[in-house]
Amino acid sequence: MDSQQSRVLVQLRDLILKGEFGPGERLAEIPLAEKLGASRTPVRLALASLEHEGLIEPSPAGGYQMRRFTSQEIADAIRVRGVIEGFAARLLAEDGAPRQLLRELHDCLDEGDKVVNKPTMELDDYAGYVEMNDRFHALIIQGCGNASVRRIMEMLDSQPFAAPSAMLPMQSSMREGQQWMQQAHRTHHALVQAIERGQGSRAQALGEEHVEIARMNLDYALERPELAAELMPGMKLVAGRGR
Amino acid sequence: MDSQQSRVLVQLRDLILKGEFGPGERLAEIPLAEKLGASRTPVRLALASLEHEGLIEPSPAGGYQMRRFTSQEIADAIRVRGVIEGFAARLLAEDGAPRQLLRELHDCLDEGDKVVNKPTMELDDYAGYVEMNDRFHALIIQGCGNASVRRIMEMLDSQPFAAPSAMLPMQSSMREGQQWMQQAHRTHHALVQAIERGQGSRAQALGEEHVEIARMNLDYALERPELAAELMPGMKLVAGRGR
DNA sequence: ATGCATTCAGTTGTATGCAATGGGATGCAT
DNA sequence: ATGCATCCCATTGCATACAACTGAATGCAT
Repeated sequence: MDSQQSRVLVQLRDLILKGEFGPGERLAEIPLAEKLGASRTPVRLALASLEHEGLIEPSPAGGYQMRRFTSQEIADAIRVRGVIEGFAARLLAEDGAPRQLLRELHDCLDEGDKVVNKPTMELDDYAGYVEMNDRFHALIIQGCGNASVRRIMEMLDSQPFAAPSAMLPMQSSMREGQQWMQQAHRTHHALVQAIERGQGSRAQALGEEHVEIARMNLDYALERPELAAELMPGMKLVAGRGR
Repeated sequence: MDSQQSRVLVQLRDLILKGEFGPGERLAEIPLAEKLGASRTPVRLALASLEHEGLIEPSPAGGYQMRRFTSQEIADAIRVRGVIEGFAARLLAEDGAPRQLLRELHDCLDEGDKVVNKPTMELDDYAGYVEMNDRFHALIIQGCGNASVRRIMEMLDSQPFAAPSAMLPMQSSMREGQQWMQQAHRTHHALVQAIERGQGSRAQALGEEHVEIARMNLDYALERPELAAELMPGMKLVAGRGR
């Protein structure tokens, strides 16, 4: 079932996140349709989807244009993600997590331990950590069993640079990068421990605290626009010091 | 700017929330287009929007069908709303709320006092309280200045029966209805007080506790399906004891 | 020279035609 | 009678044609 709609949607989202279009740029249907090899109809549907995701906004003259993101918006999204992840962790702590889930969380912890404790990290190590990090957070969100939590997190993940590992590329270029990663991973350990011990309030607080690392990375990226643009092309959509 | 798209979208959403379609019922484009006096194209767009809102779901055979909501999902959504509203209130308490906002919140409180203290409540009083209640919650959400909080709340409000006053109609039929309303309104007072005093943690807790009233009303509605169906037609979309 | 009006081009919004896919019904065979 | 296969119809998905609208550019008049 690889319809034109889904194909166009995926490709368009990729183009946007790669920074193909400048902020405020108009997204006309016909050029996009030609570029993507489809007719206007599926492109239209895809644009409507992207509007719901919050990547583009309706142009006053009709049609759509690229959004401009402010650093404040991203920081807001990161903070809310902390609240929701904290809530999910709290639910798991209070209601008790299934054994299977705990096993998988511990697998993530072990995997992370191996990476973090390495004396020198290669590119593959970073990639592995990013994959594990995403899996870890997904386990908690999916595992808490609250459908609204899942939906909200999908929404936040589609916001650029607010996803759990969106800011990790920056760390790879930081001298202190590995230290931040160790700090983040220690929080992972504490979070799982809080869930196992039924410490709901602690789990909530750890969830909120954990995302502060992402916020710091965001600030770091904003202070080094040229480096950020290289590692994360879509970064140019973010206005330096907005709001 | 009253395009066919927006008109069809609004009308369709109304029809759904009024319980026009049974759960699982297929929503075919052509009958809908005829019923709403438009062509298939705007109907298609509207259906895609409604899928994003979570009111309908893709049918395995292509196209869309009505979703079936479980009581668990609604309870989940209500609980998350409490978390988000609590967070918004906490932000206001910690960052300090503008004077203008506090004034408007107090206006809501005064208006609510008048209604709640009446010896006997008329239908108009309920309508007035519902309007004030929505305004009160909107003030906090809009006022906290976090864009993601706003977007998430829009999403939750579009979920049927999870909106701030979605369950109030039930109270009008309850012997203890007015008492619940008084309880809710006392929480409003406490919330504003916490914001004014900068008591972030208390504001957060009050926000989460406040929605428990909605959860109880939901349980009350589920125990009296015939009454609920009369007051809130869309209630038939909710499966009694699901998950 | 400047301002206003008119026209033209390009784009969106809407409708409809056409093809492909899926499901249901019917008929045949066992 | 029941099960399986085939055929047909309905519906979606896609493309394109057409109309309405917006914005800009040019020309004319003051």
